[in-house]
Amino acid sequence: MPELPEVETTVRGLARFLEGERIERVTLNRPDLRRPFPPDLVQAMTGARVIGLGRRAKYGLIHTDRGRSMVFHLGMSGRWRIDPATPDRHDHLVLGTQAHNFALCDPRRFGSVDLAETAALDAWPAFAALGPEPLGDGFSADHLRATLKGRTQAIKACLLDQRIVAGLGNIYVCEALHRAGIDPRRAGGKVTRAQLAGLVPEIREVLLGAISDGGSSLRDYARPDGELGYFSTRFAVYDREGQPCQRQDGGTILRIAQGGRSSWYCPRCQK
DNA sequence: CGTGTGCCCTGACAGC
DNA sequence: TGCTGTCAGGGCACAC
Repeated sequence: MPELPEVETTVRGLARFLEGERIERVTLNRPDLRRPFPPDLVQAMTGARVIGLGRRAKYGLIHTDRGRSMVFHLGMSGRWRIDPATPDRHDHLVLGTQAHNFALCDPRRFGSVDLAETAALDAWPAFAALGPEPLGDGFSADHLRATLKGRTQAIKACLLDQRIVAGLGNIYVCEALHRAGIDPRRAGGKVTRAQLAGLVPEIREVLLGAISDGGSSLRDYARPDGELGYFSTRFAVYDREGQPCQRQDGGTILRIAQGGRSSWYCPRCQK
């Protein structure tokens, strides 16, 4: 499930236990996820102290006192398990501090783990072309207007493009377009100025609401076998095909395919 | 350049 | 109770 709010919640949950701690053990249970683990991953992380955690788009960052950061991506099915009571066959990497174990579990293995120089993270290949953070200052209606200008691609696909805005995935794009009353099929360049002005705060609010939901579930992570990365949020359109839209005068939620992925929307609210 | 397609992988679920 | 097909929250390589 991991989109920006889930990664943010995961990072906050990890920070609670990892910040300031020394990594004493690094265990790899297979050589790769989406791509091979860095050849020096174990050496680079063993004995390093975690001086902070962060997030960029859907990537989590574990900063060490060696000037390097471990960059993880949860893909479609990744999550961190804290002090798992029983091992899972998909616990592919385990970090150990004096007090805890942190298992990166990812059945589909669409995730990744990399090492990067902390001071040069902005120039790290996967980050160099990323658009602004949707919760940051660089994200605005003006930015969207400039980057969407002339684009014929559907707004749904544009918002999934991490070069335009970094961190949105299928769920929150569907939810934000519904809240902003924009038809997901509308060409990016044809979304009106007024619609873009409404879209920006809707994106922010739907993300902040989900982070808040995740934060309240963080309480549970204090218990053994806590799992980071998944929490329940109620969605207005996502995975609700055939159900009534809850807005006043709303219609029946439709599901269509766009670029090989599903989009859910209300044909009466979204124009 | 912008745009569209297919694939990586396992698991859950529906229908027979 | 199996089987089979479909779909899943992401990102990237590739073709045009």
